[in-house]
Amino acid sequence: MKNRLEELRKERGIKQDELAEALEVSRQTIGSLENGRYNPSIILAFKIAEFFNMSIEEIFIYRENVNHEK
Amino acid sequence: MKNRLEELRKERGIKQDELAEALEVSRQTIGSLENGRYNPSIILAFKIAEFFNMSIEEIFIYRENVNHEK
DNA sequence: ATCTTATGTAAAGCATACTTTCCATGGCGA
DNA sequence: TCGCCATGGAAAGTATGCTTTACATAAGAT
Repeated sequence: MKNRLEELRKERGIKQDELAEALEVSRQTIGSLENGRYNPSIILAFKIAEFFNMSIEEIFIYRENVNHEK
Repeated sequence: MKNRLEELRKERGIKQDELAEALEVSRQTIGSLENGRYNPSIILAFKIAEFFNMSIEEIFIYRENVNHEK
């Protein structure tokens, strides 16, 4: 599963450290998610979505959408 | 975290067994989710949402809890 | 060149998700 | 009653998420 964590974090101009603190996880957890070492729990996914004010589906890409109709 | 699994499954008139097979998990996993013994992984949450043709947010109800719900 | 800051990553340990196996209970049809 | 059938749930084992600790590296500033 892919995610847009690094992209979204950098858009906000914040450090892994700061995001980690906001989400109440360790910096290593953020790094691991950004680099795809593992997937978040659903609880953490909800926290991340809440932080970025987006839906889980907008941040975590379960399946590439091969269908490119508008 | 609460979820609408049992409700949605019964709406469709299917058994735990059948849902489990469709999602490629065990019947006990479905039962455990319906009865709140644990939360799904984000992968399973995506599979469930896909099965019911809904968003994760429509099926799983997350609310920030003062007591740091896990 | 040295120092600092942001990030990458690994190891060990604990918590949670999920499995298989097993048994219990309530509803229902014959 | 009797025998299924759908569900609940425990127990033990494996896989994965997350923590703390620790060290490495690259880039930028002084």
